[in-house]
Amino acid sequence: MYTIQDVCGRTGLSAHTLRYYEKEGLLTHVERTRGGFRQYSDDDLERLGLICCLKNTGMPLQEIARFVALTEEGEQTLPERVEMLRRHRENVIARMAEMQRYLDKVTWKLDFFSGKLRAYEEKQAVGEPCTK
Amino acid sequence: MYTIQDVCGRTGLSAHTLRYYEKEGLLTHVERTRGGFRQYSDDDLERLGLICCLKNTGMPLQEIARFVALTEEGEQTLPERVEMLRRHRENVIARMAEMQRYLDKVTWKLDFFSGKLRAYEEKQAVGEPCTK
DNA sequence: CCTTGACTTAGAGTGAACTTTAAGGCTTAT
DNA sequence: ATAAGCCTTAAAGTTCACTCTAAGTCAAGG
Repeated sequence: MYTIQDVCGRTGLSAHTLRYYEKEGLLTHVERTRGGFRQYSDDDLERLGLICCLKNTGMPLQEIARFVALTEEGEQTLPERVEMLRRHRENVIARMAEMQRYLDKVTWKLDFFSGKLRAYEEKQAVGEPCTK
Repeated sequence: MYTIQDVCGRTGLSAHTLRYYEKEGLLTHVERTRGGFRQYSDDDLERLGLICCLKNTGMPLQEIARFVALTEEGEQTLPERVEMLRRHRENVIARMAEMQRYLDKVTWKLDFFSGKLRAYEEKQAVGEPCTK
């Protein structure tokens, strides 16, 4: 069992964010002490791992909440859940390919500006030779 | 020369967004007709191309505006501009690598759920054989 | 025992990037 | 010449994903 601070340490999420995720239906049914403090289990950490994976690949929190809700409805939602993951995976792959294309353009621009910079530095060197 | 609508068609940005970008210092000094209508040049489209590249690889609009402002200050800002692009490029590469790791996890989870789904479907098939 | 500090909730505030609204001006086709 | 449908600005509203505040509860150390 882990305190909210333990989970913060392991995930890099703030306590505020963990409570927020719970309120939004992402990480549901976290156990409490009699005092009402959250007590996270290994299973909670496992679930949080998937949530972060989905979030960090750009799935909106609402959609993650939908996935979690389906999970709680039981096996009969497996087809929909698999379809969600499959579609999400395709989206991520497409976005990464797009990103790569944009990155290539940035690289090209960078090379272009680097060339201009070298030319500029040479000009400066000629204009001010051996001043030091 | 292009009207704002022409540019919308070419970039997929809305007229609202183009005006917003101008106000925020991203695409500056766009020509106007006497009536005050924007008239975009090929150079404007070129500049907009770089802006979209940077935006679509996750550079905040503020930072793009900073880059544009430096460009307008002239050659002496070349070192800073090259440094900005270089750092941005490194960030994008790092984010893409991270994304790939998360994607691998999603793929793994998807395979896991697909397995569960097949098992579930078989169970259903056995429970309800040849009902059609 | 009492203070310090971590925990609780509900709800307001933040920042990024738009997006829409309001109120009105120009251009083009008929 | 007049209506449709562009265009203008300033400013308010929206969505997302937090992030912070206020007001109060709980637990462990000195």
